[in-house]
Amino acid sequence: MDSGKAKKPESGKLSDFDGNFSEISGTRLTSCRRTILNAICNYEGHFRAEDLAESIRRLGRPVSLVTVYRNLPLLERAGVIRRTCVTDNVAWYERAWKAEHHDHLICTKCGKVVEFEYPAIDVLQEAVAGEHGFLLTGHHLELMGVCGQCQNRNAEEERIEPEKEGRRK
Amino acid sequence: MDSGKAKKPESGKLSDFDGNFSEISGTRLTSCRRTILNAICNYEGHFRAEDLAESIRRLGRPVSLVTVYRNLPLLERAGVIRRTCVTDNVAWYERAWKAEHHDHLICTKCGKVVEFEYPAIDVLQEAVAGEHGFLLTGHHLELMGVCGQCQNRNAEEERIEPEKEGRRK
DNA sequence: CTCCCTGCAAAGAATTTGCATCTTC
DNA sequence: GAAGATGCAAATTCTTTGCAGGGAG
Repeated sequence: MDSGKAKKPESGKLSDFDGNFSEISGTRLTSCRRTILNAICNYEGHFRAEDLAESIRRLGRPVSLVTVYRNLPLLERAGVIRRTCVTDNVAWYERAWKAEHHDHLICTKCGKVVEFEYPAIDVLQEAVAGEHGFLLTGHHLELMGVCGQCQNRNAEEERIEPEKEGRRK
Repeated sequence: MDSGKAKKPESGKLSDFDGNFSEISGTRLTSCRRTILNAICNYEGHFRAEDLAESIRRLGRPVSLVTVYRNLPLLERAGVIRRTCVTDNVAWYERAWKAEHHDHLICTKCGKVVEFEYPAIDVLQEAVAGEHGFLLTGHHLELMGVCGQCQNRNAEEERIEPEKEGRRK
């Protein structure tokens, strides 16, 4: 009733989620859904509807892309997957129960990406969600900045060519 | 609405950004672009290409939606707007130089979006960036969860009768 | 005068919906 | 047996592209 199932498995085992599935009001546990669920459990990383359909195709029991599309929202509501936010125009998802969750620190100059974990931030996020009456189920955090190397390189350039640049593309 | 005279780059004044615009390699400052820029300066909150076109229409100097679409990426590269990430399939933008920066709390059930500010999180982000030698220039944070209403509604529905709920889009 | 910009129409890509048929409970 | 689920095709929605005329530098 309230949040979720007491069981919060960290593995990708299908059996852990059959239950959830049937808890979605009025839905039936069809073979298509088992297949989809199975594919999700085996999928590492983010995926789009089509990626999932493709991986299902490889499993040998093809499910229509339309059916995948129809089930993704259901699975999201069931807490099986979560929609992740990639600045793009496609719906990306990922398993909702991945054990580790790291965030990204991205250098806007050279594109370097550093992964990090910072429990304290997670705690505050819970706090914010709570303040607004939300039950937090996930988050997406990206920090943009300039890495050490690029800061140095930049400083050198400015010494050579002072004041000439306001900002560039 | 506000004719405040604070000449800070944090305000929505067009003049602050003309320069930037012309710095995009090879672009010209046409009247269409001025109009678009102007509309962006007056736009509070996030907008999609069409919202902007609509607001421009209201300004009286309509610009084709196609042109808006063609200019948004340019403006993003110029640092005038930034693409915000709302878990949806449309491209949302917001002015990049808004003084206040709020983050989003998104209900995965009904799609409701709540904006919030939480300075403490910002501080921690600075800390994380610092630990990795980064100079923080921006961030993007979205919290996904279930809002109070949906938590209640969900509980009720599961108890009584499953019915379709309003989802946006 | 040369490119770049714009608008229109049309193309694309991602996702949703109508409908007849097949399944699960 | 009935409420759901599925697949196909068609419809939508958002965004991009081709092309010819118009404008900025």
